[in-house]
Amino acid sequence: MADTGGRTRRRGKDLLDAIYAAAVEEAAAGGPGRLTMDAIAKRAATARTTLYRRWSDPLDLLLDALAELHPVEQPAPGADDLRGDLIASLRLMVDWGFSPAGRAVLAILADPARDPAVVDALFERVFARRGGTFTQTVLRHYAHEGRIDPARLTPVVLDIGEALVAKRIMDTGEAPDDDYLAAVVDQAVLPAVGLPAEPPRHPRTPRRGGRTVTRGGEPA
Amino acid sequence: MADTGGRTRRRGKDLLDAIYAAAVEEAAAGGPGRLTMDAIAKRAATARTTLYRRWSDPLDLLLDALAELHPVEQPAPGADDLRGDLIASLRLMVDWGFSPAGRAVLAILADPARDPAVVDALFERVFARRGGTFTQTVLRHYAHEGRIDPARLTPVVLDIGEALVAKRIMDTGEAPDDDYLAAVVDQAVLPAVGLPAEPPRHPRTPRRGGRTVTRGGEPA
DNA sequence: ATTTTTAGGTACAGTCATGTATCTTATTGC
DNA sequence: GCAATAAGATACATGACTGTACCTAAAAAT
Repeated sequence: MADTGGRTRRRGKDLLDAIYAAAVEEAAAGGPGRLTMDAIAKRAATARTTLYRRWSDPLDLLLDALAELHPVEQPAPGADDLRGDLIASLRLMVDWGFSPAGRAVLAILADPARDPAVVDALFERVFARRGGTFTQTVLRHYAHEGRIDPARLTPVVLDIGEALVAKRIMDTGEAPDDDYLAAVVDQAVLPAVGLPAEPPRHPRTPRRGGRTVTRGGEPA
Repeated sequence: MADTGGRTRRRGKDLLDAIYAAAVEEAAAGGPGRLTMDAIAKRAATARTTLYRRWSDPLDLLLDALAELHPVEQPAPGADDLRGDLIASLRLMVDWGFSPAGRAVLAILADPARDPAVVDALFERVFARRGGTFTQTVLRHYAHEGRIDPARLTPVVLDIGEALVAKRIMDTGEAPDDDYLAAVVDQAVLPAVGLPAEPPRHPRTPRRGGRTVTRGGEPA
């Protein structure tokens, strides 16, 4: 009953957008393992036939869908607040990770049956030509301004913030709060780039929330 | 045709072991989303009926299977080599993560459709009463000996090594080599506990191998 | 206005997994 | 040896998804 402008049959971009949205939502909900043409068609309120005219299987469709999605917001490093900018960039990452697109991408990457070709396609088509990861953009900015030793910005160091946040999400299944992001920046990222962690506002460590598990670990 | 000692029908522990192994292998191969009673029964070469006598669904079975598995090997911190012990503990983690049990557990944790109750059960039954995570065991040991400031060992810091290794595995889908583990220890873990990173043997950063993606990121 | 394109819808045969029921028989406990 | 237990095997109705065929009618192109 939505206003379709008198039209009763979607076509072209309208239809594609509906299909893409349906595919991403399905993938985010059940992962690639449970993604079916049938479910996508139902969610998009179209006929399965329409899908088969363009794609041969659900994953193929999903990759097109992800490639069409709006890109992730980029961190915009501010004037003179390395710590604050790092926290903000991690917040962007968390927000993205909990969007349907983010969930779908994570599900593909974590799929034990993942096809390397699919992962490659994901990188080439979805992540093509972006500036860098979240904290990476910020760290490079401040290195360029001479406030960080560029030699410190190794691949490992550029990944520290993202890795800890990702693990936290895996462990708890929930979005970390700002206190946790601040702890990551203060206790892991800043020491790694050779800056003294700023004096902690509260001497307490971040609340533990759930449990802490390792990718191959157990409660701390 | 295996030597069954003249017996033709498995029963009790023999049968259970075969079923558990089959369940874990299936879960490791396809993730919880593709885990079915049918596939487990086929792989264990038993009748589906036999499974239904004990379990009501595949996940229930899988949790029992994981609980029965041999525990992960524990890091054994040596005399006086913090750096080496940290690297060794991360190596243990990698080995575990690529075992069928490790893959199955990761697949459960990463499943977008994961049931919190299942995750809780996993922690209670599989990870119950273990000393701690991999680098955690080592770090606590050296803190106890007074070589690390215990106040530094926050939950975030105890997770750094595991988080980076986990992310690396997610990104590349392969087991990191020792150079990478050493880089993690030198560039992230040791700085976070307030120790100067040891002089790097080679001034080069670890080889990049594949790409580096963030949990919500793109190539670096 | 007429033709072309393509979305919407129905139908169908095939495959796979689910639960349940039923029967036979190997193994175990007494 | 005999009875109880439980594994192995087969069958069946049900439901989900697949891939294809086929038809219709709406929207766009001419």
